[in-house]
Amino acid sequence: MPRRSTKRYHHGDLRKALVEGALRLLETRSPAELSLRSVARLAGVSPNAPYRHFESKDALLAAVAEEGFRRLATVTAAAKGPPRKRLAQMGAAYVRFATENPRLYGLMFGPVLSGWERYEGLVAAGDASFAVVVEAVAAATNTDPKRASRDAILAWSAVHGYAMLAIDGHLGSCPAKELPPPEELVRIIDTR
Amino acid sequence: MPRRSTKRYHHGDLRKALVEGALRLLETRSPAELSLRSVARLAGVSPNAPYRHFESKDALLAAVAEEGFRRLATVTAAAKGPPRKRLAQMGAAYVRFATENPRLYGLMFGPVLSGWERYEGLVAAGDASFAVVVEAVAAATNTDPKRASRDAILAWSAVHGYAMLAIDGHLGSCPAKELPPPEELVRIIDTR
DNA sequence: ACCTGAACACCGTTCAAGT
DNA sequence: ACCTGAACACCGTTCAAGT
Repeated sequence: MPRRSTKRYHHGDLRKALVEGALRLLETRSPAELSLRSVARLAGVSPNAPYRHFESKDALLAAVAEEGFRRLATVTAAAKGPPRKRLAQMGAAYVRFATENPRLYGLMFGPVLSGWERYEGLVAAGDASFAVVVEAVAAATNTDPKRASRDAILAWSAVHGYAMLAIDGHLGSCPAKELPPPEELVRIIDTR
Repeated sequence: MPRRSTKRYHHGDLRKALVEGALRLLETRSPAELSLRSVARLAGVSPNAPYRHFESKDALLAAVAEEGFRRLATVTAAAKGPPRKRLAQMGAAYVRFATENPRLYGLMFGPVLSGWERYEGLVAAGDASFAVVVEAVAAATNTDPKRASRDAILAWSAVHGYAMLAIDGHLGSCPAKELPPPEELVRIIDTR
């Protein structure tokens, strides 16, 4: 019969606890401050216990970023309305996700995780979140797939750039009233 | 009469040597790999010699990023032609700078340098580089200054986002032929 | 199978001391 | 005024050992 004490030698689901702990730390601490040891401490395990579940710190960060892409895809896919309006709403939802989770978003796209190509789960989650944008752009412009893909890159660039500038505080000096609303970002695919 | 030996106790212009050394290291090493100690080693001084010239590692990185913004402003300001074409050229030159100096660009905008607002030289250089864009947008659209400023943010977002996606390799899976040329980014301010 | 403890090479930073 | 040397607390990672 298993001991029910709160401090057991075996954690139970340490992998999940580490990812969730890292996500919690990212709510208040910058990626640079997020050390593998601090995540282990938060989970109540020794400094190298994570190595039973992740081959390196980067592998843990990849799992965290992957969860970030899943959340982002959920948020953007939830945009409703007729195609043109839905796209604008999606852009706004995207920017909102980024500004509400600035450090997570920075981890997902920033130079913190350099070798992200090596983590296939992360690549798949990133592709899936991009697919949501491509689909919405295609629906809003009803053009051929190739053109839709190019337009999606333009739209994604605009939204991503706006989000990054906002997160890094480069838009902070402007009074909010003079900022273009994120919905305007889709103007990039308006002319044809 | 000063000793002409190559290894003198006093460096001469260590500050400049550190900034240039860091820029050199950024040509091949990621910002995460760029340690203060490695910059000191490259300059041939002890690990803490930099502290006579910079109060912290962040202060050195700020000086490096500042030089990056000066170079970026030089590159974008060099765009020629009639206003509309000049703006498109400027966008392309901007993206070229970012992709040719990916790690420097990442340092300038990424989350590596968290407290950049505290370095006024850096803020001034960043503002100056943005002013180039605002001026070009205003000339291309000849509208009121407030509108031009908002449009400049849109254009900057698109170009910045495209550059970031390209640097991080998120555009790498697309065949180059299907990528939108950077000149198209200015379409974001085309409709009115 | 999963975790701990001690150790290694590194890092940013500080302080006393050298020239 | 500018730099060195030794030290501190931290980090990612490894290896042997514990349960």
